[in-house]
Amino acid sequence: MSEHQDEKVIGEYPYVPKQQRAQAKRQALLESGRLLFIEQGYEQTNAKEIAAHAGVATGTFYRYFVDKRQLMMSLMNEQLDRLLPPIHDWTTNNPESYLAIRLEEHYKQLDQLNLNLLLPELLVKDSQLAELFEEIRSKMLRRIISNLRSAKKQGLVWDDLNVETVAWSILLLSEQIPEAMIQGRKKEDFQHLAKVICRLVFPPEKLEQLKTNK
Amino acid sequence: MSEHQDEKVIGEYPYVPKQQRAQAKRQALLESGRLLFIEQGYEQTNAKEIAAHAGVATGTFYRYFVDKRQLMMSLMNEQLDRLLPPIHDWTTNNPESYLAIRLEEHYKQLDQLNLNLLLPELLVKDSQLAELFEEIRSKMLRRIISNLRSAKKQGLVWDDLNVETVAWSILLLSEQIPEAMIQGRKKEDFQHLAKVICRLVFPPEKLEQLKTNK
Amino acid sequence: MSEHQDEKVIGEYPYVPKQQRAQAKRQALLESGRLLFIEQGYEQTNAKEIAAHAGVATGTFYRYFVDKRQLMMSLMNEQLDRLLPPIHDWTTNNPESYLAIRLEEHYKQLDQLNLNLLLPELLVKDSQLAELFEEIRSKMLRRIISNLRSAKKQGLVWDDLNVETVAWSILLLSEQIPEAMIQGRKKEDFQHLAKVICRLVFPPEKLEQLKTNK
Amino acid sequence: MSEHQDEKVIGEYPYVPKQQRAQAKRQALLESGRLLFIEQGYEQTNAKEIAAHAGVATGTFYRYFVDKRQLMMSLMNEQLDRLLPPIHDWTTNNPESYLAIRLEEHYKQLDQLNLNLLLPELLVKDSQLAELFEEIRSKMLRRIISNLRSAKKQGLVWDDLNVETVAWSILLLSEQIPEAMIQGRKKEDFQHLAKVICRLVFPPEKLEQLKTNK
DNA sequence: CATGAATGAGCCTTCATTCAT
DNA sequence: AATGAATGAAGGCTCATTCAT
Repeated sequence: MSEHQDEKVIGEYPYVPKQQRAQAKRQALLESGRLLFIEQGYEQTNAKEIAAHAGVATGTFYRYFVDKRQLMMSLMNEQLDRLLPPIHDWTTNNPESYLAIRLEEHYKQLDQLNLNLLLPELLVKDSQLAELFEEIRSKMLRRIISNLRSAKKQGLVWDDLNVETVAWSILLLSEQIPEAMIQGRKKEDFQHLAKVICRLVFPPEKLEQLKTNK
Repeated sequence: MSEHQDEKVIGEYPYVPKQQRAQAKRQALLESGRLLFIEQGYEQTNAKEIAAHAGVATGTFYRYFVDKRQLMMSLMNEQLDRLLPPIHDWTTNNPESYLAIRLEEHYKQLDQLNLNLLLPELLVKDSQLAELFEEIRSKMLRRIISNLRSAKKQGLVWDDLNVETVAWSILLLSEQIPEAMIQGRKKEDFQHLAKVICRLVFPPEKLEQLKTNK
Repeated sequence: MSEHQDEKVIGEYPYVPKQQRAQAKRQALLESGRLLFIEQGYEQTNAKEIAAHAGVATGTFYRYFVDKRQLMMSLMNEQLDRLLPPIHDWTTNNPESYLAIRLEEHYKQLDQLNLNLLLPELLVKDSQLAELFEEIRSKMLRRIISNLRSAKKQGLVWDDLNVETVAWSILLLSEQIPEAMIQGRKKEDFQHLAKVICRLVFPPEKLEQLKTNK
Repeated sequence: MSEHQDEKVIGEYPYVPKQQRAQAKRQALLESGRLLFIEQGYEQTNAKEIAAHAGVATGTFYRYFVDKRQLMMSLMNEQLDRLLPPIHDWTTNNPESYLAIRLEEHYKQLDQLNLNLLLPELLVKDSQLAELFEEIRSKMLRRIISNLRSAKKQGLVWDDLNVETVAWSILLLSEQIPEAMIQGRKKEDFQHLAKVICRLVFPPEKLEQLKTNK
C-alpha cells in the first residue's frame, strides 16, 4: 500500500526520505515499532524505546514520524487488508482445497507480522483505525455474502442456508486462525478448517459434485 | 463469584466495607469503572476519572481498590466465566432449540455488562488475567470436545467430523456473538446461529431424528 | 509542667478533658505518639497510626490535639527541661560522686521516655521548639558558667580554666549521655564520666581536698 | 570521594553525564539540594523545589538522580568522613597546638557545607546512612582509643585514665564543634577546646614535657 | 463524644515531544 | 540531519484533616 494510503489515514509525514540511508532508518524504526508493540503492547511502548531499539536517537524518531500513533498507523496501513482473509470466488471448482490453500497463505501472512495481535488493543483506542478496519471487514463480508447468494441461486448450497449468518461465521472462522493451529501449524489443520467452512455452505453431495467437476 | 475468587487473582482488598452505604459506594465505583473502561478503553481511563464519575473524591477510590487494575480485576472476576458460552450436554434432545436458547441467554449477559469489549485490550496487557481466561477457555473447549466425542460414539455426527477443529469453531462462533446480531437482536438470529453450529456437527437426518425424539 | 506551659508553646487545646475516661484517652494518645515517634521518626508517623495504636478512631485524635505537632509539643513540653542535665551547685562537697548520681538519674529519665532521640529531627523542623530548647539550654549553660566562676573565685579550679569552653564541654558531655553507656548501663560508667568532667575543672589536689572536706 | 563510593551506598546512577554542561547541571542540583535541605529540612524539601532552585524542570531532576534520597546520599557520600574530626597520632609533640589546628580545619569544612545540620534528621530516617555513619564513627573511636592506649603505655597520661570514657568524650567534643564557636569563630576558641581535650588526657607536667620536647 | 469514611491538596514519577547543539 | 538533554503536563498515590452519622 502506497504513501497515498497513509495520507488518507494519517496525514502528511514530517519527512519522507528519498535517500537510501534515510529510508533504511525509517524502515528500522517501523520494524522496531512492530516488534516492541507486539512484545509489550502499544501503550506500554514509548518512542524512546523504539528509537533506541532501532539504533537512533529519540529526536530522530520524530523526524520520520509525527508520533507513535503515526508509526503504528503506517504499520497497519500496509497490512490492514491482509489481516482479513482473502476469501472470494471460492464457491466454484474445489472449494475445500481452494479454501485450505487460501487460509494457509493467510495464516503465513499473519504469522509474519503478527500485527493481528495488536489489533484488539488498537481498535478500542483509535476510532479512526476502527472505522477503517470495519470498512474493510464490511467489504469482505459483502463479498462473501454475494458469493454465497450466487451459489444459492445455482442451487449449490443447503436449502435452508441463512446467508448473513453463514457469511459471518465464515469471516469469523477464517479471520481468527484458530490459535490451536498456531501451535501445530500442520497442513491438515487448514484442510480441517476448510472442510468445516464448506460444510456450513454445501450439502455433501453438492460438494462432491463441485470437487469432481474440477 | 465471591470475594474468595478475587483473592485468587489479586489478593486482599485494602478494605471491603461492611456497611451498606460503603458497599453502595464500592458498587458505584465498579460501575463507573466499567462504563468508562468500555467507553474510553482501560488505559485511557484513570482513577481520578472513575472517582469523579462515581461522585467521590480521588482518595476514596483508593479506599476501596488498590489501584485501577484491581477494580478491573474485580469486574472481570465476577464475570470471567460468563464471558464464555455455557455450552454443554447439548448433543441430546433438540440441539438446535437448546443452543438457540443458551446463546440468547449468553448474549443477554454479555450485553448487560459489555466487559467482553474490554477483554482484548486487557489480555494483551495483563498476563495474569490472560492465563486465567485461557484456563477457563480450555476447560470449556475440553467440555465441548468430550461432548462431541460421546456424540460421535453414538454415531450421531458427521462421519468425517474432526473433533478438535469443530470444537474450536463452536467455541469461536458462540463466544463472539456475531456483532451483526448486536444491532438486530432478533430471536431468529440465535436460531440461525444455532442451526449453523448444528450443521457443523450433525448430518440433517440425524438432527431430524434428535428433534423428533424429544 | 502545666497546661499553662503548653499554651506558651502551642496555644489552646481543642479540648482539655475533665473526665477520667477522656483523660485516659488523651494519655493513651500521648503515649502512642511517643512510642511511634521514637520507633519510626516524627515525619514517618501519621495521625491515623497514632489513633489506631491508642485504640481510638482517627477523628478522636483531633478532638484532643490540634494536630500531630501539638501532640509532639505536649510530649516535649512535659519533658523539655528534663532533656538537659540537672547540673548546679556541684562545685562544693564531693563533686565526683554528686555528679555521678545526677548523671545516672538523668540517664534514667532519658531512658524512660527516649524523647531525646526525637529532638534532632524536631529541632530542624520546628523553629519554635528549637528556640524554646535553646533558651533552656542557655539558661543551663549560664548556670554552669556562674557555678564555675564562683569556684574559680574560690581558687578551686585550674588556673588557666576558660570558663565558657569548659562549661560548654560539660553541658555537651552530660546531655548526650554517651551512647556507649546506653548499652552497658553500669554504675561505674557514670563515675568515669563524672571523673572526666571533674578533671576538666579541678586540679587533682583541689579535688582531693573537696572530697575529704565532705 | 569517587562514584565508586556512591555505589557502595546507593547503587548505580540513572545517568552520570559525561558532558561538561550536564555535569554542571548535576552540580547545580546537588548544591540546590544541599541549600534547601539545610534551610528547610530534608523532609520539607521536594524534588520540584530542588529542580526549580537549580533552574531546571522537574523531569531533569530525575535524569540525574533516582530520587531525593539519592541526591542526599550523593551529598553525604562525598562528605561523610569529613563530618567526623580527623584526630589521630596527636599524643606526641605538641598536642595542644596540633589539636587546635586540626579542629579549626575541621570546623572550616563543616562550615562550608553545613551537612552536619542535616545529619540528625537523616540518621533517624535512613538506617542505611545511620549504619554507614556509625561505622565511620566506630573506626574513629577505635583510632582514638588505640592512640590513648599507646600514650598510656608511655606513661604520658593521667594514672587513672579510663580510656573508653575519655575517647568518647574527645570524639563528642570534637565532632560537635561547640555551637558557641559558630558565632565567634575565633582562633582562640579552638585553642581553648584543644586545651580542654588535652587536660582530659595529660597531667600538666607531662603536657609541658611534650610541648618542650618539640 | 466517638467514629471512620471521605476529602483533595500535594508529592512523586513518567514520558511524549521539543530544541539547542 | 542527527543527537539526546530538557521540558512540563499528567497520572498515580498518600495522608492530614473534616464531617456526617
